[in-house]
Amino acid sequence: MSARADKTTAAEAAADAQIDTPREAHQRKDSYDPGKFERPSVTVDVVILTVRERRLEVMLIRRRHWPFEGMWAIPGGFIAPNESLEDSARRELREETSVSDVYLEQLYTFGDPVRDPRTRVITVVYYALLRADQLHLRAGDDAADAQWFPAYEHPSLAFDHDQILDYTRQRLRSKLEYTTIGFQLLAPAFTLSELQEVYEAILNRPLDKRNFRKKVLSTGILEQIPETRKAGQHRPAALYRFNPRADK
Amino acid sequence: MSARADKTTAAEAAADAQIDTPREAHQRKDSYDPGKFERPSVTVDVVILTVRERRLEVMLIRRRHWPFEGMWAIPGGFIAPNESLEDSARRELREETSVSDVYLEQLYTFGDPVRDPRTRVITVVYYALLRADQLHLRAGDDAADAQWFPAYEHPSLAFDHDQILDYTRQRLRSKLEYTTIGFQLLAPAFTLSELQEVYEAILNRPLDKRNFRKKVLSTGILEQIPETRKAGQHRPAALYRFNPRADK
DNA sequence: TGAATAGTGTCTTTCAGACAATATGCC
DNA sequence: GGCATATTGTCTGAAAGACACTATTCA
Repeated sequence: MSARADKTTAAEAAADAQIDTPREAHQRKDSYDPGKFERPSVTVDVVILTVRERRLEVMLIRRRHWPFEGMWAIPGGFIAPNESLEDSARRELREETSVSDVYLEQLYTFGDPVRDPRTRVITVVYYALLRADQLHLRAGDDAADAQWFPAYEHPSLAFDHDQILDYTRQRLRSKLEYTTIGFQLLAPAFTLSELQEVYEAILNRPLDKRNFRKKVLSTGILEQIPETRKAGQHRPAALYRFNPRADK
Repeated sequence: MSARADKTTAAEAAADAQIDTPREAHQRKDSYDPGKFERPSVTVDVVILTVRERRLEVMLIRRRHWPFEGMWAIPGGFIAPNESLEDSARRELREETSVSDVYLEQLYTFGDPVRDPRTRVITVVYYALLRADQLHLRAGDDAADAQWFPAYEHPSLAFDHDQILDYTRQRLRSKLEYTTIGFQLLAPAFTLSELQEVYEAILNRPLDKRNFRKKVLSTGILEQIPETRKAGQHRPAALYRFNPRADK
């Protein structure tokens, strides 16, 4: 058999591994043995992030069973048969936080054969950015199982979740520089100082106030609104809103 | 049951869907019904790219069966039980091209429930960059089933593969700007004109020769080697090699 | 009037991009 | 000498980064 003879596409091979239907039985290729390919378990994990008190924070779940019992982990769950990967992530997020109107992006798929000591599990990881005004929904919860942790200073996590969180932070930092992703972490109206705090929390370093303002204002994606924010015994700050239709 | 009560991690849920082992049976959670979660098929597709004759080209496979019979598609296949996603992609690549020493990167995971009309197939897509000096291996093959096409001008593809290829081109263009990914498409020794051709092929637009040279030479990642490349009746070009240990 | 944060401008350096003439080897 | 590609530098505008003082509100 030449190497050419078993050329195929993944989709073609996939169908071969299915139980035959009358329609497909006659054209199943013999070069694939369905039994040879066990289907792995597939899950969707969601790294849920927010910025609170000038810190990037991540929501973690405490594991109650072997393996890694008692350790903290990134929440996740199965993909339902008829939902897309993103729908699945959105559902998982809703189950954890009761919110659904959030920024959500696929991060990476982790599939090391021994990443889970029990069985082969491939996980498609998403990350979600919760706005400051979406946080009260779960505040005061009996936070025994789920808890916010500083994303740059958290307990060692179960499975390969340390690696996953590290990768999430990297992606977020890099996207911050060339997208408007930072606005996803703020309420619709915000001050420039609040925006700067979000950037500093994600980048994990201080930024120069003048340079920061110069830069974001020069992009033209911010619109000042009439109201101001009064907070404490000092000058109130101007409020801005994100203007998504500012094609630069 | 409170929302908190069914908090879990994907890994935890995954194990619940397995057939019980004596060890795990006693701690299986009842909140998950293994039968509820059919395991999807998972494949790995590999977008195999190269630059030939100043053009970015992609290797495609002609489908021989329903659905999309006769259409061209991105090669792919199943994940073997004990190989990682990347190993699987590397194996697929070797089956198609007989080469294994290539740049390979995970692109994205596509999992729309109806992307394959037959059954639920989730595909983890990688892309591979073949160097010019790795191409002869399959040249002259009886190219009935596999064939190189211009990546910016190709036939309409099966499944969601047009979308996958489009996304690959985007990723490649963007990575070209902030990584050394371009060098992966050239033989160990190359001229600056050849390097520029790779960049132009990927970006699909001409670049200014002086600015291009100024820029790549200023990074310090190129080392000139003594030999020159003679090609035709004109001045021979200096040869360079990529110096990966040039920390900038 | 003191406390606390809001708000503002200049200078320097670096980088990107537009732009065209000379150099060299081979036939 | 003619051909074909290799090789080279200047100018300009934009953007990034270093750096410190004044403005405003409220208690």
